Amino acid sequence: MGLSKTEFFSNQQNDIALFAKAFSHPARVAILQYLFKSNQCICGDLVLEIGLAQATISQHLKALKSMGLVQGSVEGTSVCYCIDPKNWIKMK
Amino acid sequence: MGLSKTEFFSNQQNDIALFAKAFSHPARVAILQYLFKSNQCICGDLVLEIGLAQATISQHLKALKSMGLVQGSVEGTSVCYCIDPKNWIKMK
DNA sequence: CCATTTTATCGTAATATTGCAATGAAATAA
DNA sequence: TTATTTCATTGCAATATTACGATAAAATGG
Repeated sequence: MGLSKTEFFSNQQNDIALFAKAFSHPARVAILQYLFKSNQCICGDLVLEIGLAQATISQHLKALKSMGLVQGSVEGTSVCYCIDPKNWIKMK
Repeated sequence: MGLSKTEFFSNQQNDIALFAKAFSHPARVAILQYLFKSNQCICGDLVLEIGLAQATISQHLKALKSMGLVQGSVEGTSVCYCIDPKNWIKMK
């Protein structure tokens, strides 16, 4: 079905699974590593660094943002992304 | 496409992503937690514990086995599963 | 205003994942 | 041998993910 039966599991188990999903694609791993290394960057940097299409990077950023792992702020015509610290504490 | 472009990423990034994929479904989290808690168990125990169909549990066990996270040994008509220690060391 | 730059979103195609019923395989019990 | 138990595998159906071209949106520069 492609649909996880989340009701069979505890909140903790579902949370762990969601967190792991953030890291389950190498592009998202690369984005997070780059953000940790450079502290912050704009979307276009990631497109150059990683080599996937701009739409694809934007999609991965959206996923990371919706999980609360990164945050973005508009700076003129570009968007400055950085690690969102609050959910990283929850993760250990 | 549904296909990760692994050639764009380092081996480390791809390895992290593969590892995270093991934990990216609550059923696999539950299986691993149960195995850590009980040290070992047979497949039927997991079916009762988790509540998904036997075919589904067997499928998740196969995935965990192919990643080297669990191992199974035939004991009569049942199969005894336990954590495979060797790949857990690599994970930190 | 118009062009440019930068990012987000939409639409679509290809592939992967999840789940289960049905069935197969292998050992044991009768 | 035949029936039973236990698990794996097969064959689907439904949904999710990944990727990208095209285009929209929003700010800036001229």
